[in-house]
Amino acid sequence: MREDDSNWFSRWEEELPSPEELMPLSQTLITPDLAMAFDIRNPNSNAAVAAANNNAGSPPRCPAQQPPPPQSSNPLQPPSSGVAQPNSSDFGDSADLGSGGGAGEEPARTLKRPRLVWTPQLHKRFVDAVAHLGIKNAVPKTIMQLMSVDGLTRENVASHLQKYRLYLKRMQGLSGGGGGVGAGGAGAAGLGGGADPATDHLFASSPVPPHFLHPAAAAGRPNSEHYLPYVPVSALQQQHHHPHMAAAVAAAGGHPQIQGQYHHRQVGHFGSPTSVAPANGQFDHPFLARQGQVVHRLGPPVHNGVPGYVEDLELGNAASAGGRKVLTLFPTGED
DNA sequence: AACAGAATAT
DNA sequence: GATATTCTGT
Repeated sequence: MREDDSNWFSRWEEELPSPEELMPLSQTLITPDLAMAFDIRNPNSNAAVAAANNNAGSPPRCPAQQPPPPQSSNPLQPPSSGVAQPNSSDFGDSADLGSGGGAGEEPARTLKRPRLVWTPQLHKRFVDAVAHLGIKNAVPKTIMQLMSVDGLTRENVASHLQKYRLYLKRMQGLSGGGGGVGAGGAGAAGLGGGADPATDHLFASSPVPPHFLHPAAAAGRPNSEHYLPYVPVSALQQQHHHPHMAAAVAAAGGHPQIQGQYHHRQVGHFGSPTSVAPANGQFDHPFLARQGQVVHRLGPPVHNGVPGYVEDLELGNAASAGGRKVLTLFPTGED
């Protein structure tokens, strides 16, 4: 039904990625604890990743900190208003790198990054991005840009997307009416129907826009095919690529994974509406218009009373048995 | 060359 | 099983 569309859509405007919340998203997230552990005071720019510790039985060693990435790591500096704080790179003590050993040299790029862990928050961002882009335009690079999560790579997204598509496919297959799509995480009620036991934990945690499931049906009439071409934006800002993701790594001996939830609302700004346009210029969509409006109303603490979304996420991650190190970067999301 | 997508590998 | 990496086609 069309209503559905409009409906979920509306919800979106409010619930989702309002540019304000999204853009500023240069999430360099390190859980406070972690930061402390690492003695990092500047979670704003790059995160340090520790890694490369695979040894069995080596003495307790503190994760060395990564030398700050060379050069300006803060390309994001909203011209207008921005809450970006200057980073003072101020490291208490910097130990030398245990590995590699080049002090002033670039750490070898040979180090592997820790596996990315797709937290529900991250995944949500992903879904939002995909939704906003429309399935058609949702390709890894674009999605990645829209998400603008620091440290996220195209590969990460591609891989996740691949899996996500499979998931959608499966859902379509089982569509029927039960479509327990909207079920939010916990206990998606009504699973009992034997519908989706397979409900992949992660995927099930974010609502899947209807079109995703059956674009065909949504198309009611074989005409409207495109949905929201909303194009990115800030993609421009993401210019630093470095071997180290902004993320945290667990270290310490036994529990390789870390997670934290630290919400910090950093409001940035959405590039000037007129500012950057993707070379494509696919800007003529009704949607954009909306987006535009939204953009206008940014900044001010116009706090709607919009309450209540009850979404529960579980923290706590699955564990990796082996001594794998896991990287968890999280978006600002807050749900 | 750059990227998307599927196929493998870890 | 979740991600990463490799391979292939565009």
